[in-house]
Amino acid sequence: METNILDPNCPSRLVFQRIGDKWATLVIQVLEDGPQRFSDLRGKVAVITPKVLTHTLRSLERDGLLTRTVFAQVPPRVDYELTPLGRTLLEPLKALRHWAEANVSEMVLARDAFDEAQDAALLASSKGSFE
Amino acid sequence: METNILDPNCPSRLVFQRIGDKWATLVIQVLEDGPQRFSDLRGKVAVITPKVLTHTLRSLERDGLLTRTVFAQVPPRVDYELTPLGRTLLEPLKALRHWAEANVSEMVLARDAFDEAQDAALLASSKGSFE
DNA sequence: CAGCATCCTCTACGATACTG
DNA sequence: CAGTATCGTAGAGGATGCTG
Repeated sequence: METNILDPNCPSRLVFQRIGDKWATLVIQVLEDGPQRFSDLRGKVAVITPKVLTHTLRSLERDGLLTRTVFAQVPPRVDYELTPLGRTLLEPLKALRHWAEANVSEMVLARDAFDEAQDAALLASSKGSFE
Repeated sequence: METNILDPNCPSRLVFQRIGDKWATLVIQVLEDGPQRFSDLRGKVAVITPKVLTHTLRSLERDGLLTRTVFAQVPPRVDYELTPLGRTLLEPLKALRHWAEANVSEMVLARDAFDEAQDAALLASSKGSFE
């Protein structure tokens, strides 16, 4: 079976959609060290609101990347844990994070330079417009 | 310098934001084989509108991941090409794509199962509500 | 050819408040 | 503790048409 990421119908795009989620990748990486409670996650993934955390967790559960375990006790306790499938995502994610840590500074520099050039061009094109 | 992806101020998050872009990763991967013209990209990355393609390209250029070269001729010709920095992103991206190709089917299966269970639960909770 | 302008929709994300 | 409910916003993405 041919999987072509360029085909709009290719399910592989689902993965990039999930990775694209601002919070999903962070949650996954926090869960690397083992099961975590809702409040643990909420504390470690700064700064996420409970609504968004819930939504993120549900999506990841739906995709089979983590499990949700409810303990019948008071006060309630819910554990979230990566599934084997979820754990396999850790590797490529880590590669991405390492790239990020190594290269963001260069990216930010490029960004600043670009914006500056942009401003200069804008200023030049409007020179004399104030007087 | 400490880079912590969990810190909301950590610039590393910028990378995940860029990766998260629905189109950016696709464009980068298409550019692996060398410079491409606007219309080339438009044709290969199905199905992207010119507006969105332009926006994506600009963002990537701003971040120093690709260069934009205008040829002064008629009809106009503009080439987009990955920078060395952009090319280094290819590796982690490929890792992600391979993960996707290998595991999406399992993800989709999990998703279907989850949705089915959800439906069943919903149906059960509303049993008798119609009569 | 390589785009820009305009209008529109949809949803991710956030702030705040409340509950079993 | 682990959420849900409600309201609100910004921006991503799309459809269509026009231009140097």
